[in-house]
Amino acid sequence: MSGGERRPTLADVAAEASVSVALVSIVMRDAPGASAATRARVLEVARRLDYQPDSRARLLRSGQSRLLGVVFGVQHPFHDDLLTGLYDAAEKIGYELTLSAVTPRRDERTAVAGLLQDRCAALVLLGPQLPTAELATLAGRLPVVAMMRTVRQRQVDVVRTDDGRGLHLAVDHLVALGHRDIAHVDGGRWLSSAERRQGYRDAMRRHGLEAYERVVTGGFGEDDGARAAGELLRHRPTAVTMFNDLSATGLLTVLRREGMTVPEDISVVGYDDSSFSRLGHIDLTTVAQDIDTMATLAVARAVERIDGAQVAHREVVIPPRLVVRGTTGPPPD
Amino acid sequence: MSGGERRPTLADVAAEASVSVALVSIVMRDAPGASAATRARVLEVARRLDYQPDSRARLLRSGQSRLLGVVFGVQHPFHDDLLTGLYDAAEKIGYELTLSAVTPRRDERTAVAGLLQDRCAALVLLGPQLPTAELATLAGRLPVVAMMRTVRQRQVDVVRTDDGRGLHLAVDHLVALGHRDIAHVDGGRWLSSAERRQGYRDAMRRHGLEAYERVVTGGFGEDDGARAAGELLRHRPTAVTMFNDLSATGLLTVLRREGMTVPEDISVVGYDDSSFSRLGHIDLTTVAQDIDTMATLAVARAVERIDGAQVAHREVVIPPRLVVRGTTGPPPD
DNA sequence: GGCGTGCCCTAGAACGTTCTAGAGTCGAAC
DNA sequence: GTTCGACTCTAGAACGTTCTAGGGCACGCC
Repeated sequence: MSGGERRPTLADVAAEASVSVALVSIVMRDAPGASAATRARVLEVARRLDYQPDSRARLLRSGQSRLLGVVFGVQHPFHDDLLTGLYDAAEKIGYELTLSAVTPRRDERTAVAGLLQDRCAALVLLGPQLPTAELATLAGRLPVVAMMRTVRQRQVDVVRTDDGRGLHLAVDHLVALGHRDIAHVDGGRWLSSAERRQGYRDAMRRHGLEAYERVVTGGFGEDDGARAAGELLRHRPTAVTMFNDLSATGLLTVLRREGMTVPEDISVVGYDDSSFSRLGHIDLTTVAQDIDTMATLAVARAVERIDGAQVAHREVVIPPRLVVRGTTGPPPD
Repeated sequence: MSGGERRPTLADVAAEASVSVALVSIVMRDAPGASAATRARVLEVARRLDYQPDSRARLLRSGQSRLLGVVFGVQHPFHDDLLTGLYDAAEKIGYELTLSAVTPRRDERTAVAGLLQDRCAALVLLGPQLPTAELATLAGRLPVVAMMRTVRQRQVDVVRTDDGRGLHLAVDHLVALGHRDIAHVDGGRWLSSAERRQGYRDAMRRHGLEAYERVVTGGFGEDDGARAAGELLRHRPTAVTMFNDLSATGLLTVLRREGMTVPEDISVVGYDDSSFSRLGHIDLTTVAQDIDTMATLAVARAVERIDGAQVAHREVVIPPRLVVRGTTGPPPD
C-alpha cells in the first residue's frame, strides 16, 4: 500500500487492450485517429487499470507546457481571492496552474526558481516585491505578468487596479455625504502607496478642497493605522481615507478606545475589501478591486505572450468600485 | 523575449564545456565522479548559459519524485500558516512541495486529480472533506496524510490537534477566572465539531459543573455565531466557548449590539487563533494549534511512508495551547 | 486490374534527464 | 613489466509520453 507497485503506464494499458502504445495515447488525448469501437475498449481498460497520465512525461515530450506558474503570498486574503479567479480563468482556456508560495521564511526569489524548474510557460506574480531589474531579467526568459503593481519596464506585463481612481471614489463618496475635512493616511513606502496618495490629492483639488488636504504617514499594518490615529486626533478631520483595510482597523480600534463613535463622529474608508472587512464587527466601507476581471485578463495576457502575440500596451488598468458599509455617514453637526 | 529561443539543456552545457552530457549531470547533481577542475569549469559554463535543470525530465527519469502534493483551501488563514510550516519542513529534508488549491469553484477531487498527474510521491491534505471511502481508495495508491481531521481508516495517516484538550484548556481558563455558567456553541456538522463538543462536556463534568452544561447548535461562519447569540441571550451564561474564531466574532458583534460589554458582562473563547483574532479590534481569547509541530510531523510521516517504513500508529495528536487576549475576564458580580 | 484516397492503426524517434556499464589513464604494488 | 585499483570520464539505454512517417486494407473510379 505504501508506494510499492508501479503506477500503470500507457504501455500497460496498450498490452492489456492489445493495441499499440501510440493508439492508447491517441485515445487518451481524445485526438482523431481511432475508431469508436477501439476507443471505447481502450477507455474501458484504462479505467479498469486506473490509469493516470503522467503529466511530466507528457509535457516533456510535447514541448510547450500548458502550464502557468503563479507566485502568491501566504496570509494575504486578497491573493486567495485572486487565486480563485486565476484557476477559473486558466481552466476556461485549457491551461494548468502551478503554485508557489511566498512565506515569511521563503522569499520570492525561491518561489520563482521553483517554478522555473517546473518549466512553466509563463509566470504570474501577485504583488511582486522583486526589484524592477530582476523582473526584467526574468521577463527576458519567459513571459511575466505582474499583478497589483506597476513596473516601469517594457518587458513585463502589468494588470492592476486604478488605485488613483479608487481614492477618487472614496473622496467622492465622502463629499457626497457632506464631508469637507477629509484626511488621508498613506501606506508609507509600500507599493502603490504613492498612487493612492496622489489620487486622494487630485480628488480633493477637483472638489476645491485643497485647503483641507492633509496626508499622514501610515503603513501596511494595523499598528501603522493606530499610530496615525494618534496624530489625527490632535486636529480632527470628519473623515479619513486609509491606505488599506488593515491599517483602517488599527485606526478604528484607537478611535473607539478614545470614545469616538464611527461614523457619527468620524467616517473611515479602507482599501482592498479584505475578507475581514466584511465581518459584522468591522463592517468597513472600502474600495474593492475587480478580482475576476483582473484574473481573467492576467491569464489572457500570459497566454497571448506564450503564443507569441505582439501586444500593444503592456499595462492593463482596471477600475475599482466602492463598497459602502457601516463606517461612513454624514459628518457631525 | 516572449518565449522564442529554447532554454539551455544539459546537452548545450556539455557542448559548450566540451564534456559529455553525463558528466554535466554529475556536476549538477553534485554527485561524486568529477574532478574539482572540471566541476568548476562546468559550473561556470552552466552559470553563463543560465542553465536551469528541467525538473520534469529529472523526475521522469529518476523514478522516485521527491515531491509532496499539498491540497489546501483558499480563504483559510489557518491553511496559510500551515503551508508556511510545510515548506520549512519539506525543505529541511530535501523534498519539494507542489500545491493545489481548493476554491469555491474548484473542489477537492479536482485538486487531488491535478496532483496525481504530477506524480507526487505522497499527498498531504489540509482538512479534507472527502468521504472516508474515497480517502481510503486514494491511500491505496500513494501515501496520504490528512491534517486537522480524524479518519477512521487504517490506510490514512492523520496529524491533528487534540481538539478535546483544546476545550479543556478553554473551560479550565474560564473556571479559574471564576465562571461556572459556561455554554458551548458547536460547529454543527463540521469536521471535529463533535470532538470539541465532547471536550467541553468532559471538562464541565470534571469541574462538577454538569448542571450548567449547555450546548447550542452553531456552525462555521459568522452568521452561525450571530444566530447562536440570539438563543444564548434568552438565558445568559457568564461565558461561552465557541467552535471557531469566525463564529465567535459573529457572536461578539450581536452581543455588543445588544449593549453588553465583553468581557465584563460575558466572556468569549474562540478556536483556531485565526489571524484576524489578533486584530486589536477583536482581540479574541482563543485556542491555538501548534502549527510548526503539525507541519513537521506531517512531512516526516509522509516521507516515512514513501520510504516504505512500517509505522506503528497512524494518528498523531498534538496538544493545543490557549492564547489569552481581551475577551475573557472574571464573571460579573 | 491498377491506382488513388480515406481510415485505422503501428513502429520508432524524440523530449531532457539519470543511470549502468565500461573505457581510458595514471600511479603504485607485486 | 605486468596487474590492479582508483579516479575521471563517456556511450547509450531508460523513464512515459507525443509525434512523424508510414503500412495495411477496403472502397471507388478509371
